Amino acid sequence: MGHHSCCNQQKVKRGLWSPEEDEKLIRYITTHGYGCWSEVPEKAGLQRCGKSCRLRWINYLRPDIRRGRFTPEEEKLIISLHGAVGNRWAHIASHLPGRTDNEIKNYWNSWIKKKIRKPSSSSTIISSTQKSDQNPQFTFAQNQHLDLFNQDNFSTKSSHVHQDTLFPLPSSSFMFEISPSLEGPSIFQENGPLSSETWQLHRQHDQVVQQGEMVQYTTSSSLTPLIDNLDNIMVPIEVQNCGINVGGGNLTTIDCMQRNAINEWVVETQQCPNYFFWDQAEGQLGGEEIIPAATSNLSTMMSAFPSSI
DNA sequence: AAGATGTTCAACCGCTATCGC
DNA sequence: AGCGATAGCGGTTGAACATCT
Repeated sequence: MGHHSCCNQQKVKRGLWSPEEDEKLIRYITTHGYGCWSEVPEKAGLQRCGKSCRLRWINYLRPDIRRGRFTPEEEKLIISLHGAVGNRWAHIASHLPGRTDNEIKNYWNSWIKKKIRKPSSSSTIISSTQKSDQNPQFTFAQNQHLDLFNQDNFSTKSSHVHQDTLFPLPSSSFMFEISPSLEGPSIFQENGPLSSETWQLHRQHDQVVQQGEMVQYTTSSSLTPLIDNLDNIMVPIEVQNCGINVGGGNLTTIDCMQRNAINEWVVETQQCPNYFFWDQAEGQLGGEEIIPAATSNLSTMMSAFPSSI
């Protein structure tokens, strides 16, 4: 006893993999594939449990694995996605070809620790234009956000909204990655991918945001994206730092991203809608008027959401 | 020089979701 | 429907390595 249930063979090796073990696993998988991981160790001649083999293959040995430091683009994408979905590492990894959830998780955790230990000199939002790119992570997040991340505001497992889904702090920023590798703004990725050939994000006055361009939206005070299980997303955004003032600089208007009839993403300025959320059934960003018809989860969000903008 | 402390990251653990019967 | 097996996920651990004192 004391061993994991999958490791109940007589001799099960644990710990780091030796090059010989790696070779055995690679040779077996490349010639036979893996139908059932529990059968792999015996057939490959390894004194490991199937679970360990699976992990070793997925996180280290598979041929399409990508190694080395994260690029600034990857870092930005991780930050953006983490802002959208929280600690859902596998989901985040699915947007970074060749990267594993484990690697991203490790990166994120060590990054958080590092930043927490170094108190920032500023407690306010730093605009993307004020900060150099030599420290890519700082183009988005400040210590405030790290606190937020640490509090795990976006629940990683629940399928419903918690009260603590809300950001408790007065301001936050939020970034949309407009990446060629994505089929649309990443936050909306889960809600029905767009045709990768046709999507475009338009700013007001039909100014097209190029693929690969990073657009940072900073939410106004108390306004933060709220996400439950990715079926519903509330995105009150005020556009700042993107070079174009679409929001009018006050809180009587708010910008939201919407998909138009021809599957383009459009930033629209609207008058004082209190809430937006992604209505999966309708396939569009909804306003406050349809929230009452939504789930009780959304009601939870709404009740906790600032009542005035 | 060497022990203490910090960092990284591969691997493990426990849990849930899914599958197949 | 129920149940055991398996896959997959995210939190955590701890060995190896790096840096500090």
